Amino acid sequence: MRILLVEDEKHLSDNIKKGLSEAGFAVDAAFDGEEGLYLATTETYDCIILDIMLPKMDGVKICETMRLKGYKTPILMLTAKGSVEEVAQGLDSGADDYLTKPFAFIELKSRIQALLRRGQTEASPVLRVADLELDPGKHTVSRAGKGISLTPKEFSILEYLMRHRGEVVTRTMIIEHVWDINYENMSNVVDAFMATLRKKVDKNRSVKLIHTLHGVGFKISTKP
Amino acid sequence: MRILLVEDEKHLSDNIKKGLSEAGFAVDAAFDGEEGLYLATTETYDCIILDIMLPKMDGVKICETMRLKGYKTPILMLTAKGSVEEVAQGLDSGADDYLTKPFAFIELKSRIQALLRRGQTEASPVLRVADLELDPGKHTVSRAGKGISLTPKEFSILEYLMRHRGEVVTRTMIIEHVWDINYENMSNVVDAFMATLRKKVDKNRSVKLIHTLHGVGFKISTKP
DNA sequence: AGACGATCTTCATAAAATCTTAATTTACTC
DNA sequence: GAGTAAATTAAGATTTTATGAAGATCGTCT
Repeated sequence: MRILLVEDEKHLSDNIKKGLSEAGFAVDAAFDGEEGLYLATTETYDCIILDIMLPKMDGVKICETMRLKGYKTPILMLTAKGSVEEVAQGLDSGADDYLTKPFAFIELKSRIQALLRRGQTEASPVLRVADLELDPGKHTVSRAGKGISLTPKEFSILEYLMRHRGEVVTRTMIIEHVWDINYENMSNVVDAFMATLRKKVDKNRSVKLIHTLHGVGFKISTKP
Repeated sequence: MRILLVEDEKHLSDNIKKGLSEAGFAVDAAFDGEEGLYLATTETYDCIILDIMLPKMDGVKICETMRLKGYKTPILMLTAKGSVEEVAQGLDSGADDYLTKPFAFIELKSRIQALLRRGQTEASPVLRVADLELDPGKHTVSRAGKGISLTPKEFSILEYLMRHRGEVVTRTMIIEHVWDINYENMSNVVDAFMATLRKKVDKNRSVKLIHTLHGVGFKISTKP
């Protein structure tokens, strides 16, 4: 098993590398974002550990770029303590798991093993809310076992909602995620898509999953 | 939480204001430097967002003036991309952080939250008074584990009260934090909202949490 | 290139929820 | 008990959201 570690704090990097090597992994270390991305895309790894705060290019950017290019390698992000934003950004950019610093080494090891295991059995984690399932890998959605066909934007919005299940998601968050940063939004695109999503996901169902929080945004969950 | 935004590009300003409002902030917008400085020194804000390039008076000048007069309000500067000069000048003049355009809104939001957090006593993510809980992130409130649904204004007021738990909060303080400057209030809005808040939070409970201090204001705590 | 179909975006309007005001009742202070 | 201050309500004003349909855009295929 080969692992890439992208971490700029020399001391921490050395420690992790030592520990993982002892556990039988082959570890490559990169010390800045550019080097990390270069290695990640030119070599083959079974898992990548990415610090978020990095010189030259941050971890989120690396992760996004890789997913954009189609790399499915499991990615574990290291985030600063207490930064909910970082965690959200990280998972959003396509990371499979995260760990907040500081952490116990054994914790890191077990997360990595979980990721590697997951990679073997099921290619990608399926998102689930009640009887609604979304498989990011296969790009399929189903409710109560029956397939639902969604357009790309619809899929992307639903995926985003499901990755934040139970939490409020504002229109701006959705816009920034599904469209690009420079999209000048003064319209009601999001609302229009919510309407079509509802039609496909919730219509004729006794239990509604998509809820509006007036004045705030939307939320997907079993309870309003 | 009240924020002043000084930005002359109408479109960008509107977008930022919209996003921050969604996130529960009260936002005042100024469109040139003089207006910005005037508001910054006559009103009270929890954070100020300053564009550097502005008509009449640039952001650096505003920042310098404020620090000279002793204002400690956290300031976030917006600079043009790649202008190292601007960044240096900005931080030099007393700004607390900067962001280069263009930026993702989530980035701006997280910077602001970081600044606000820094100022306070490391705000815990969930606010709690007795069995009443408010989660600013998830935008949820519950008492004794049972969810309570609040409108945006109700939520804002309750959050403000809870951030000052045990302290007296006057009507003026509430008005200034929850509404923005264009609100000319001589009515009893606050009282009206306190009534609905009480109905949702305290009704049918043996322990009341919202208390009136006659002639002064309100307070949230277990003891009157 | 042109035509078709699918998807995305905007617009208009109806419906719902929230906010504000004002009038009335109740409580507090001296 | 008089005079304020606060609580409570209900109705009207305003804002926000839902939704269907028309127009624009994109990609694919011939």
